Amino acid sequence: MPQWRLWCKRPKTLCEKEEVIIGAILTQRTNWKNVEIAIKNLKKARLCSLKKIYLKGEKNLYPLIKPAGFFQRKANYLYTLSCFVLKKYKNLKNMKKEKTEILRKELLSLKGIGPETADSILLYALEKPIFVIDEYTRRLAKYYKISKNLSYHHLQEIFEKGLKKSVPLFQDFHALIVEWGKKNNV
DNA sequence: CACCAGGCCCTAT
DNA sequence: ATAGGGCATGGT
Repeated sequence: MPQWRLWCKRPKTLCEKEEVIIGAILTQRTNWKNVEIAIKNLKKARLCSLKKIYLKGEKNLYPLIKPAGFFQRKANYLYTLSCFVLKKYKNLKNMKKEKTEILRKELLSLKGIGPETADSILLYALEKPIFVIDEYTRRLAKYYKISKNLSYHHLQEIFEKGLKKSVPLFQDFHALIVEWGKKNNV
């Protein structure tokens, strides 16, 4: 599964959205190539879904997601998140109905989910108009001297205020920033 | 062989 | 409040 499927194209089906969630955690401080291998393993084992992860337990993820690095932690993070989603909301469809601010707080309270991961999930899987700040966004801001203050919240405000509040726009914009960063090796 | 990759948690000041 | 170490693998 090439990278563009996760970050450059808008995930449509619930299945694709769950894959985005899993990918968002697996890619923490890790090369995307390694995440691709891990997701391929998960798919082959029919475990690329929150429900399956919940049913199977975290230890079973170890050998599958090993290529993505930090595998014990990430397995735990995936399991924690799966538990939360299933117990509180049953599925993504229900979860989407909840208010954005509440979802963000809930996600941030989970182990292994910080601002970037939370916002990726909100924007790509739950289709909430939240702008994702990541390493590439930060590099862009530095390169074009958009702001001296590179803190997460500050950058997020700049982008959200400067753009029309639109989910597909935020999705594509962020994806393009990543592409720009990779292409120019900034 | 050394260094890097789209974080986040925990602990010590 | 904020700095620094730890987590682990595959690619170059």
